[in-house]
Amino acid sequence: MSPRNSVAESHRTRQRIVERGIAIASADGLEGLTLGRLATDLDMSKAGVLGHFGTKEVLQLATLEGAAAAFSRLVWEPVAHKEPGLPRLRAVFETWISYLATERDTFPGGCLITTASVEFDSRPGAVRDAVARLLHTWRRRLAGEVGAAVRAGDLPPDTDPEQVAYEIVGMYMALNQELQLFAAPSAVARTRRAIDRLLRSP
Amino acid sequence: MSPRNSVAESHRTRQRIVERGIAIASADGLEGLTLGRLATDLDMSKAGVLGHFGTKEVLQLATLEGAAAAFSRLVWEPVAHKEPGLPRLRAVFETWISYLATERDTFPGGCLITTASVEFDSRPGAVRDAVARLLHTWRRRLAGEVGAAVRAGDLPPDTDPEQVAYEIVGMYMALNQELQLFAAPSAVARTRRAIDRLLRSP
DNA sequence: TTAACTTCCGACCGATCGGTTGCTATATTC
DNA sequence: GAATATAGCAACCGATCGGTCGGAAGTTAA
Repeated sequence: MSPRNSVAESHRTRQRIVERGIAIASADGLEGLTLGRLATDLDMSKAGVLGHFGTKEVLQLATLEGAAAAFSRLVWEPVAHKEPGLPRLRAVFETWISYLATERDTFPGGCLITTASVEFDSRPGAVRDAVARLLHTWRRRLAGEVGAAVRAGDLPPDTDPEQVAYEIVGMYMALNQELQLFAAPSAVARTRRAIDRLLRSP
Repeated sequence: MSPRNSVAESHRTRQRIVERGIAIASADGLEGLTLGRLATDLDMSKAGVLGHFGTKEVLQLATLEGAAAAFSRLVWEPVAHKEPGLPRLRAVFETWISYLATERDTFPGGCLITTASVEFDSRPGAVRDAVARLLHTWRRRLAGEVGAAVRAGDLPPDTDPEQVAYEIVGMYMALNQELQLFAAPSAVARTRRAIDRLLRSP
């Protein structure tokens, strides 16, 4: 028999579950994330996996939260030191591209939040609410950065930050699709061109 | 016992299955489209449903094909009489918006092709291939229309039709998400603004 | 040292999954 | 009218789903 983990190490096990869960859900969705598969991958029993969360919905929420933390860490934290406004905006465009184009180990099936948003947009419940809240938060942060760029005089004063943020999100959804479905690296250049044009005449 | 359908009426039953399948898959995905639910909804046995297709994958492909036919009928057919180029392009933008914003009976969960593209972008197989082929075809048609607009002098001669088509698709993915996840009708106006800007300085 | 607590497992539950089989009822063909 | 072909059903299959339960192994606190 393998020795049980101590109370102090329990959170490590939970972390391993969430980590693996993100990878699975990235490819197969939060519904395709099953206890059986998770247990097999981690050499655990289903009951051992579920014990950390109680229900599958809580597991889904924890997985989503983990993905959100990864997005924050990979996309926003590296640009935190940049000057607010256009400089930080231009930097976040690049970290965001890297997040989608090169983080294939963490997200083998592309951005989990995007996948989850499509999967749950017609399924009322806690997961759907969490996805909507995440997307809303990041859109506001994006719009806030655009607003700072306007106030700094780097974008025309009549720019609508919400509109620009909306269009940016659309461009990154297109990029995610292009990379996942067509594995077309040219989409990165297309995204840069689209963003440039958007900032040139917003 | 209910009377069996004749050979001549068999295709009607198949049509009913596909129609209901589109509605289910629009909300719950092509994997959430199960034989049991389909049978219950249509007051049939599972075997009776499956008999028309043989395997679930064939059913998924037929459902996808049905959704593609609906897209073609609702978005492209109404603008077939328009002059190629910018006039037809502007018309298709509106039929496309209507398709996403008002066809809630046919697609209660939003555009099925978009849903399927996210669901299957990491699942190799016939369904994934079919989705990719559909998206590729429509992107080419879109780019072809942009090219016609360029040749007619309605868009600058240095316009890259593929780039414009890529960005348009991104805008409609954003619209689909906004309508499904946030039920925000203001997204329609945002989409029009984005498209206008895109055509003004492509 | 003991009592309480935690992690995790193995076995099991009812429900549902995609799919198979044998059959009946009807329609079509000869 | 007999023979054939087809649509659809009821019953069933093994596999898997999320989840429950009792206990074993080990940690922590008294």
